[in-house]
Amino acid sequence: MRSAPSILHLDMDAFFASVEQASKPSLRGKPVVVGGLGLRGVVATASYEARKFGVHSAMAMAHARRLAPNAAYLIPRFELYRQVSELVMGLLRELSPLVEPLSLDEAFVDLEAGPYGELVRADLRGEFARALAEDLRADIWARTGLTASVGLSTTKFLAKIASEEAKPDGLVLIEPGRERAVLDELPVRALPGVGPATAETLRRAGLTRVAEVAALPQEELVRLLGRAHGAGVHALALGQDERPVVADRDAKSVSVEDTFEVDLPDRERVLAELDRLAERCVRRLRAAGRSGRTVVVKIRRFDFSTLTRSETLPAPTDDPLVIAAMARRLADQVELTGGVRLLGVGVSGLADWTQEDLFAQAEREASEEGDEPAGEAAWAEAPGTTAGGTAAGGSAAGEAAYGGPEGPRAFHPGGALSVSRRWHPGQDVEHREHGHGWVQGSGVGRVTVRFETPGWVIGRVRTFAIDDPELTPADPLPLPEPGTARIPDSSGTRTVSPP
DNA sequence: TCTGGGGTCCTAGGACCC
DNA sequence: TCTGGGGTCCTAGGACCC
Repeated sequence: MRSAPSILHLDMDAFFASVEQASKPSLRGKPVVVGGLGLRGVVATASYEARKFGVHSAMAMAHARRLAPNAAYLIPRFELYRQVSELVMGLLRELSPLVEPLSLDEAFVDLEAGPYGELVRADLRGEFARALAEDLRADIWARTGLTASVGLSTTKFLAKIASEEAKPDGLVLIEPGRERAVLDELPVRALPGVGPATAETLRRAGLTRVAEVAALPQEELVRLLGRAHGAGVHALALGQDERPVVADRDAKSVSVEDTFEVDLPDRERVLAELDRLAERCVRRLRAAGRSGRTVVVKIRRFDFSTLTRSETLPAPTDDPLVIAAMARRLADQVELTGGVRLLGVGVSGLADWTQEDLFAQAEREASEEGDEPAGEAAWAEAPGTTAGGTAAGGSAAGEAAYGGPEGPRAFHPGGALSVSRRWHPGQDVEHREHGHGWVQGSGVGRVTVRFETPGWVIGRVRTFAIDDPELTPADPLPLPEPGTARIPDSSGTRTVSPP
């Protein structure tokens, strides 16, 4: 274990909800819930104001609405979250090249690998690291208007515990030597890898605190939880965590899935949706410049029973026709009576090339050597083809209903969309006369828009006919830089220059 | 209250090979 | 003669994380 608290864990506070509040001034200080707005939606993030009502992540949206009927309910705008995330990750990379993002709003940083490495390593009490972290939080605020919580310690696990402790808008440093004392107080659920099932197993064995787990011999935990899990949990309970911070982890799989507003009633619908999903999956696969050997189909039935079927090819593919055909074949082995709630298509066993690359390469080799292009493999077909007409049509309809490739999905049982536009709460719009705004709500042929832009000026509300030609969907506006004014309760801004 | 979407890692059994 | 042991790959499922 390292001797200085040089691992930093950053966690943005209520990230999606905070971004919405920063870009929709009328929502500042008010309960905001971001997530799927359909019948089967769940909460992605609740603002701290909404959490006071008991709303939290992963809760059914219907439940949240009962708890906090007056909150603002918004669809997620992942494109914007990704932009803000990139900006924040960029600030982290100024501290060290070793930045390991865990999600859009969370990352580990190894400060010893950065320009301040020597200073941080020599600073056993972590005063220098603390100053770096406070500057970081000030920078994030200055560049985005968002608050972040930071944990500092000697291991990943403890840095994460520290940032949890720091929330919201704080900084906690667990000093070397204090690790065990902090850990012993915690419930077992605080250990990464201990979820509901493991916690229940431990509880039945009479273990509810980390200290109790740490006091057990390792063999006992292995007996309870299995080899890898038992050994891992035991080590973490003792504060032993040698996991390095790893930047640029390669993705191991790519998948897409949809839960339908109404269960798919028959095989025809299921197969048509699989074509769409396969196409979306391939788009993502190709965007990442990858291909894969194993195709996985996921099916959740009406009763929530979930199963997967997979098949592995002799060589990787990124051909939508091949992947869609495999998905259909795999789904055909499954009993679907009663309806299908969710479908997913995924690809794993990823390789680092795309069909285009390979094709181009084969062509090049052929022209150089005067050979025939290689054509023996299943994937060596002409690229650029798409799945059949049904699939293309289904996809277009799906995205229109969506308001974007990542938005919540509105399923229309008949397959036909209403002629009028569908407006989603939170969505960006542009009006010819009133400028940029966002949809507050819509219904009975009307749509209500608040015309305001990121910042602090609360805008006015206007209502239009749902198909008003002056009103069009728009792209999100970037968050403004509030300037260098510091968070009110901060310990003060310090300037730190590289040695 | 009725349960999203995108991932990761582990286990266990069977096939297959040496 | 009913008898091996290990390694790797594939498939299915489950727990967990954000």
